[in-house]
Amino acid sequence: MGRQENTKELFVIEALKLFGERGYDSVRISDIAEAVGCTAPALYKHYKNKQELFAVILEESKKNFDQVMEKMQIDYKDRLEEREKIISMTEKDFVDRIISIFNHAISNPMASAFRHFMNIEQYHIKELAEIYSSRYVFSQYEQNEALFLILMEAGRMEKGDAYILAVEFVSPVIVMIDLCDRDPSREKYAREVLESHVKNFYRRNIKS
Amino acid sequence: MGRQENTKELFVIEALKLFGERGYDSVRISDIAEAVGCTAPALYKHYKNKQELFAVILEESKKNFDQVMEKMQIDYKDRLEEREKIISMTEKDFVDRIISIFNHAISNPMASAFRHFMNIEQYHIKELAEIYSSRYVFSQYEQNEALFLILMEAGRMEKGDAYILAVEFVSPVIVMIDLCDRDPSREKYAREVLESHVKNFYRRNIKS
DNA sequence: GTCTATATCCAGATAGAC
DNA sequence: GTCTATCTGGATATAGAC
Repeated sequence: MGRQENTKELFVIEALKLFGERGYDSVRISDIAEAVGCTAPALYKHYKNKQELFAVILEESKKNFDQVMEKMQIDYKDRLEEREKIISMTEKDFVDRIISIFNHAISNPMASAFRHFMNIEQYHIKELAEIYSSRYVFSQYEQNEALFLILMEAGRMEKGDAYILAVEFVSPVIVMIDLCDRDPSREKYAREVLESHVKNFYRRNIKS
Repeated sequence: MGRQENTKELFVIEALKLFGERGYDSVRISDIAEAVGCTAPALYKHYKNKQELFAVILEESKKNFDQVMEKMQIDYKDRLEEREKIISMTEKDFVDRIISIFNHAISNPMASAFRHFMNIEQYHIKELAEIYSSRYVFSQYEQNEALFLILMEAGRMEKGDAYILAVEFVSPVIVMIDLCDRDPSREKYAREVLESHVKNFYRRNIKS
C-alpha cells in the first residue's frame, strides 16, 4: 500500500468493527492491518501500541455517540419551546419517533459496531458497562419520563408514575435492538412488534 | 494439590465463571487451573484441549438451563389443570412471579455466569446468540402470551393482542436483569422498578 | 492424577531499508 | 509512512517423573 493520508483514521474504523465482532483479545494487529490494507508494523507509526488504539477508539466512539444523541433527540427537559410540539403529538408521531430511533441504532454501522463492542467488553471494562447503561437505558427512560410528564400536565395522559410508564414504553425498544444485534434477519419482526407496541401503548395511555 | 475426584467438574465450573468475566480468548489455561487449585497441565488429563473444555461447558450449561427453566415456570400452554390457578392470580401473585424470576436470574451463580458468557461470546459463536434470544426473550414472550390469552378468555383482561401485552410485560424484566448484570449495586432499584411496573400493568390491564 | 520442565507456536512490538 | 525481517514474551500443549 502506498503513502496514505487517512490511515490513522482507518485503523480506528476497522479496529472498532473487528473488536465489535470478536472482542479486543481475539483481534490481532495483523487482522486490523489487513482490513485497513497494510501490514502490522504500520500501526506503530500511528499508535504506541494496541492499547493506545483501543483508548482512541473509546474516545472517538463516545464523542460520536454524544453528537448523534444530540442530533437525534429533542432535549425534552430543557427546551421549553418544544412543549407545544410534544402536546400535539399524534399516534403516528410516536410510531415514527420509535421507529427512527430503532432504525438509526440498527443501520448506522459505527453506532452498531460500538454497541457490539460494548456488549462484548462490558464485563471486562467497567467503564463500558457504565456507558452502556447510562446512554442506552437510563437516558432513554429519563427522556421519555420528561415527555410523559408534559403530556400528563397537559391532560393528555392520566396522572401517574411517569417513570414507570417510560420504562414500559422504552424497554421493548431496547430488547428489540438487542435481538436484531444478535440476528439482523429479525428486523422486520422487530419493526412490526414495535409499531404494534407503540399503537397499543398510545391507545391505552394517551388521549387523542 | 492431591488426588481429586471432582477436578474434572471443577474445571467446568471455574472456566465458565472466568469465561463469563473475560471471554474465551482472554482466559488462560493457567488462570482456570489456578481457580481450580492445580496447575495447567492437569487440565489435559481431563480434556483434550481448551476447545473441548469449552464444548463441554456449552453442553452442561444448556442442560442445566433447561432443567431450571422447567422447574421455574409453569408450562402454561400444555398443562390445562393450571388454568384455575392462573385465572385466580392476584396482583401479589404477579409481583411474586416476576420478582422470583428476577431473583433467580441474578442470584444463581451458574445461571448468571452462563448469561454473562453468552453475552460476551454471542457475536463470536452464532449458536449462543440463538440460545440467548430464544431462551431469554422469546420463551418469556410466548409463556406470558399464553397466560394472557387464558386471562382474556376468562374475562379478566380486555381481549386484544396478547403477544404485544406480553412484550410490554416482560421487556422491563429483561432490561433490569441486563442492568444488574453490568452493575449488581442496582438490584434494589431494579426490584423497585419491577414491582411498580407489575402493579401498574396489573391495575391497567387486569380486572381483579 | 498431578507435578516440573520443556517444546512449540504465535501475537505484539522493534529495527532498519526504502 | 510502509515494508521485510526479526526479537521477545507469553500461552497452549506435551513429556516424563512421581
